[in-house]
Amino acid sequence: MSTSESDYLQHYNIHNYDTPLCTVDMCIFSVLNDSVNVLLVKRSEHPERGKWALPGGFVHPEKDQTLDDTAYRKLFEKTGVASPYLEQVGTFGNNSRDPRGWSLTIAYFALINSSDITLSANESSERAQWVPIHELNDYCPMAFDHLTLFTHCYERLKNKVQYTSLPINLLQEEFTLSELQQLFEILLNKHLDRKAFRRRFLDADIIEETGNMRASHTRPAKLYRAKQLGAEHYFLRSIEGPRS
Amino acid sequence: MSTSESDYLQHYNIHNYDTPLCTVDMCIFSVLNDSVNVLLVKRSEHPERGKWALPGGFVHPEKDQTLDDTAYRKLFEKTGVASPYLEQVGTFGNNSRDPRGWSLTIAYFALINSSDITLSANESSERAQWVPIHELNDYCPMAFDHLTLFTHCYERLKNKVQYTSLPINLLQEEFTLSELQQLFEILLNKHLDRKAFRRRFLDADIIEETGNMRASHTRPAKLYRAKQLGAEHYFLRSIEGPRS
DNA sequence: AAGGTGAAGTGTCTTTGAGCCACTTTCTTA
DNA sequence: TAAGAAAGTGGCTCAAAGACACTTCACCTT
Repeated sequence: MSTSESDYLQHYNIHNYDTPLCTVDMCIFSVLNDSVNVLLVKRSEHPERGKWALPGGFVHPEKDQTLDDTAYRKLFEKTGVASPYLEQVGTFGNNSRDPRGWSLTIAYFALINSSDITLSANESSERAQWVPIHELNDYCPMAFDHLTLFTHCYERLKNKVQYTSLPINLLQEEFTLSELQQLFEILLNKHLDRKAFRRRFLDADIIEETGNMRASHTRPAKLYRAKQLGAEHYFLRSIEGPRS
Repeated sequence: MSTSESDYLQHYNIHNYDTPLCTVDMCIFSVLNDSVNVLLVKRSEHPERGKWALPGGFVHPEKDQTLDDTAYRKLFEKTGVASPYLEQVGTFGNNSRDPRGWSLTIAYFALINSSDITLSANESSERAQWVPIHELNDYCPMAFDHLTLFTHCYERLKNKVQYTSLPINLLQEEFTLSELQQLFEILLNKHLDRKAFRRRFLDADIIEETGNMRASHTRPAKLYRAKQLGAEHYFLRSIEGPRS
């Protein structure tokens, strides 16, 4: 016996089926005094109360039209930042990561520059805190499998540093080439040659001079901006780093 | 008033919350007579009955321990293939892609070589069929947003061709360098130089001679195999293609 | 049996973009 | 006004890509 599609839909009830928990977790990176930081919150509710976690929460079918909406909502609730670089890293689902049952989380990473952040502990009352990634050990064990999520996001970031211009989004709109190079050196954890680094970015035609200069106690440096905000350029060759 | 975590869990019931539908969809690629094919099924059930779709289905909390289990299960049900190259591409969720409600799907792509496939129309009675990429138009409109899922998967595949050895997994265990080059040319849709291509793969030390030869009506070609099955090598430089 | 055909496989030059490193420039501060 | 130090440049080497002609090898034709 065959029914029509509208008939079928009328009798469909999602609550008749066993279905996973769906959450979104955010790995929000920023650079603060020469090191890469990630935003963590201390959980104020069960489960895993008291442990540090990546900010995140349930996909909310009424609030969010799309999955990216969920991610942007979470990001905004925690940082007040409206439009950063946001990228989906992967989805992690199994029956053991959450004591409430079969659970699935979509991990995103965001890059924001520290200048436009206002950490809001207001919205959800959880305490948010920037943690330099080399101090992450002090915040373990983390809630759920959030250390794994973090690791995947951080690996993705480090990989992309090798062959894209992505980290530009971690700096403020105006930046010097030396600042950009320092950032890459922090992310790659290796020293880069100044000439090669400048050539790479200038030849790629993805940044332009703003006309302004950054003053300092030595020679002032030209300021640049990305030609396209939020864009990422794929270089044909990876950064290799020192040969010796 | 504070409760313990076990108290909290005892009273937790997922069916009290509004939650998305969770599915996994597979973009299964293979090479058949010199073109890239993707496996489609004709839907035999509501919704979208009669339309072509990527094989997939609900995440099944009882059957599957992990999300990857779901993907492998679906792949095996459709193709009988046990361990191919499998990669998660992305998760797509919104309130409009499925008429049953807020729905979320995790898209995977798989690369399998056509030799060890036995298309099973048995398990789930849907008809499965290989469709050459360039004929995909004839199978549109596809069910749900599956054309979008396909496009993302295919783009990912084409991108990876530029800087990884991934497509090796689309060929049979033994292959000639010319066959591999042909495959790359199909995927990139450009002509590649023979010498440069051979150098790239031989210098990378990721394939080895099997000792056998592929006979033909001209000079026989050496057969190679991947040193590590299912591995993908990241080259430092991308394939550029013709200069002129 | 001998020469033609055509894909497999090689030799070697050019080009591109990376690393290296010394040199020059331009500002502040002593 | 000289010293110091970071910004910025010139010009080399090196690795790996593209170009392209040349050689090799088996089959096929006559």
